[in-house]
Amino acid sequence: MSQTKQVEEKWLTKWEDAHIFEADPDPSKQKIMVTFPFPYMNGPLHVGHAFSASRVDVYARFKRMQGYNVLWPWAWHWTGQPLLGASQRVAKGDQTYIKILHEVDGVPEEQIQKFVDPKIMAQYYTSEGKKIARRIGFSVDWRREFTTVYPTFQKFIEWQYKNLKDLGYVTRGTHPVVWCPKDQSPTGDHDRQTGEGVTPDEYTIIKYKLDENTILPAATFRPETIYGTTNIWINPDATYVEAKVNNENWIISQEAVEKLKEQQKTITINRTLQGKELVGKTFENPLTHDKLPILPGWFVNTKTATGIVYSVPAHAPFDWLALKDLQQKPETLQQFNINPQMVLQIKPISIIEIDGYGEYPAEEIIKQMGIKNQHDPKAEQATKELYKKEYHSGKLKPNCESYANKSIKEIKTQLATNLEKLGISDKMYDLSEQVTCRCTTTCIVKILQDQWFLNYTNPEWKEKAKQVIAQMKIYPETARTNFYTTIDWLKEWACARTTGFGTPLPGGNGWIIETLSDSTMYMAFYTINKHITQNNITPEALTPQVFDYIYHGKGNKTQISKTTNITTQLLDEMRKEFLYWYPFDLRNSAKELVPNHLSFCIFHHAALFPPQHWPKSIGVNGMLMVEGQGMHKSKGNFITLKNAIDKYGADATRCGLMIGAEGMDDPDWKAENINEIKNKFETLTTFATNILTTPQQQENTQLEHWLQNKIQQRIQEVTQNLEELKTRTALQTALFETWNDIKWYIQRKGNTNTTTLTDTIKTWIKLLTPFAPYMCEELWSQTNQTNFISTTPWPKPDETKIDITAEEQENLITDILTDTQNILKATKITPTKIVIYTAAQWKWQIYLNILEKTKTGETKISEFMKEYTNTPELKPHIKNIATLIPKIIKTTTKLSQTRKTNHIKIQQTNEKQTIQNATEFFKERFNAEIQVYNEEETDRYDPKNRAQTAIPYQPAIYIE
RNA sequence: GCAGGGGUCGCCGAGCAUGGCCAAAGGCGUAGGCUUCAGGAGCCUAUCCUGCAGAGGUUCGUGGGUUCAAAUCCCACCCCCUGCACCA
Repeated sequence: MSQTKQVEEKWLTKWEDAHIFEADPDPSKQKIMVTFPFPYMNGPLHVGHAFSASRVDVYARFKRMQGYNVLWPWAWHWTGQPLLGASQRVAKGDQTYIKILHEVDGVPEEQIQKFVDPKIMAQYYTSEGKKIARRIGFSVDWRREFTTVYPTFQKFIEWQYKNLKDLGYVTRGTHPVVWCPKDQSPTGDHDRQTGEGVTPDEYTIIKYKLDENTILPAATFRPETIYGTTNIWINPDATYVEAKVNNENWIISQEAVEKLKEQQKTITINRTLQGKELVGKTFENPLTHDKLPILPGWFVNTKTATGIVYSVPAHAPFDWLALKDLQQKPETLQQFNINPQMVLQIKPISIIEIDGYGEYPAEEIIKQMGIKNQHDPKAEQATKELYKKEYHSGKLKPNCESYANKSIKEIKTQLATNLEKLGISDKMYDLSEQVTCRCTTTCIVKILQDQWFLNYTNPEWKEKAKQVIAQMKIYPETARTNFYTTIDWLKEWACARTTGFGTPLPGGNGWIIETLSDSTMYMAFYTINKHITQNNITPEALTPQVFDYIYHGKGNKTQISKTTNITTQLLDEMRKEFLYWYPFDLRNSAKELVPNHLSFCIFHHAALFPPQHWPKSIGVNGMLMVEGQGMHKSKGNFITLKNAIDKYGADATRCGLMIGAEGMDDPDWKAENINEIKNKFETLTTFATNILTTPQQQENTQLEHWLQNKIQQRIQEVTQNLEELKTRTALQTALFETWNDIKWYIQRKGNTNTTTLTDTIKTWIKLLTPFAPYMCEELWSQTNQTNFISTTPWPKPDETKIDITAEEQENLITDILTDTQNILKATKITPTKIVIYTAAQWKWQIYLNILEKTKTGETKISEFMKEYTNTPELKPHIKNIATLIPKIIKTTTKLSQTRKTNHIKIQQTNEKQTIQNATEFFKERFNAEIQVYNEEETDRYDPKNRAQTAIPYQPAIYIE
């Protein structure tokens, strides 16, 4: 076993034996409850889960060290269809799938066979998942664990839905879905062979009249164009049927029959006919009562909608092209006994006005784009473009009667409704592209009846949900708008299905609450599930009254106790536990859950809980990429969390993920980088161990002050970033920046170990504990501490250790270092002797004076000169001062505001002393003799007379 | 189409809200040196261009603009990513 693994196992056992992550209410401590959306158990935990969950764990561990009573519960999602589907694939002997289970998920052969039972499959992944969640070091209170098929949990969901129903938020209605006629079930994206992302399009059907009794239902997306109708197109070579459709006589394409049957239409076919039978006849526009001709259109696709198309040549490029085409082919028309003269006389009817176009926009766009005929692929593009323009900026013309002068955008829906009221239109759904089910059947649209919905359209509910968001913290803040737009955009959500695991909808006649709808409030269940399991409370005992009492404080506990056999004491304890933990303080997940799960969570809390129990904050993060690509089992880049931990260890896996990204950016998992972190941790362990186990000396020089000062800054930075869930910045600072500070100190100090260094290392590993808990425990144990670092107080910045003088003195050293290197680079000389000259006493007076004045904006050189000429002690230097002033002004403008302030605060320091203290360091660095003089020393070595160029914080340098 | 997020010096990625501390943090990679039996790892140094004195020049998707001053502000354009519903 690797050493990393040994260390992990050791500390995991110790933590669990000491129960340090089990949290019970403690009124003396402030609480923090953090949560992570429970993972779906149709597969193993992967590094994507680990990314989101690690952020939660880092925050939990950080807050725990800060002294909060932290609860971090976990559960497993079993509800829904995919688990069943997966199990069925095994049952069918799907070898591709079985191979994936074996090779990617790492499921043993004999185990896979048992997966024909979906429960066994889910149970397997759940127990494996738990092992891994423990190994990665998540500081979870496992006493609250459950799966969504626990009967006790289902009682909670029943209570939730009973309440939602009482509030009127659960409604029934119809809903169009993509449907597989063979499977007799909705075909979601995951079940499709082709047509991913295709959704039902709603067409308006205009009921043109062939005669008194017969209707030609023509489908359109643009019902307003009914006013511009000039003719109907029928494909002469296609097969149509005459059928009784809901008591009306319709002529539709043969293909339309099956579709309409699934859309609340009863259809009896009377006869079949060829399209050409209709061509040449006339029909009536039901709105304008115009009598118009039916013309042959071979472009009409009978697979789309009703197979009947009406023509609006003024605004539809295809119609224009087809009409012009026919007008030039009298012989074709004669074949259908149509008078060519009549067709020539058809005038497009212009009904829409748009800027930049005249009478016939269709004609104009055709000419602009140089489209030759209806078979030109650009015609499609022209259509789209014109539709878009007319929709967004088009206005209806006076010939559109009461809709005249109205913009299409604002009138469209109303116009469609009005037509329907007049009985001259209907609705139909169809798919814009071919959708094929996994079973190879072509899908259609079905209108599901008696669907159960969560009515997110309800304006009061929306308003309340917005209030929940308004009082929440969102990390990162930029995600807040996403939530608001989601709330506005959500409409009725079909919340039940007929198959899969889950909780039956109360009074739902066999409908089961679907997976996204049963996982909105369960964080409240965590607070009491501990008591339910510990006291073996049966599902039967968990009546709505029990939950009412616990969550709403409603009802009489003595009464409830009598009917349920739950003691009043236990009822109170559960109520107390809920009140202590709730609301949750943080819920963190990937951004893809914003438009659904996270927003649902907000809606449901808004509905069922009072403001004091509304969520405190939500964190959102990016989607994990693997080597630059989305992670997919089929792509072969799927990384299970188990594999990652086995290979890199828990700490490196956690930190590799955390260093990847924060905010909404997508982190990229690169094996090379994770390995690098693993190596870094090995080095860090040796590095820190060496220091921690070496005897120290008490020293108190400028360098110690500098290091102490620096570490205070780092504590401050890491703390602040963690507060805002900026895990990447926090880890970067804690790991690399702090390490660099320590390395610099050691470089400057040489081989002496000091108490300051040791103390700094201790602080350092505390800062790293939320990220790499195992490594830090191990290092902590080497400091002869008997407690866990995981429960050690988080460091706080110590004001008394902030030392700007030490910082500026060290800045002086680094400035000299870079300047010298710069000179060496430019001159390409190998130094034998480096001489450093610090500025004269009188220069300080001027330097500080100028700094003070430039701060307020005064930079007139003449003013300065005047002032200094009148200062007796400066007068002797006045010649030099003239050249010095512009130089100082120039250097100070380059200084940061903080450093300027610091320089003023510090006033003068003994630069010569500071540099002399670093002589050894410079000597070693440049392998040259180092001399330091003050400009005012007369016996200085200064062959080139450089010393006079020295100014405070910028000593002169001479190199031989 | 609708909505949201982005394009920074080889790569990843800070910075952009509050314009000047920015040739632009940090990590990776690369090069040189040290250490090591060797491999790996580690440590140190360098890493836009130019420069015989601590300097100058050209960069932050493209093109304009505002300003003494723009990676940062404004306008236009190009490109990339994610979600869009019955599904976790």
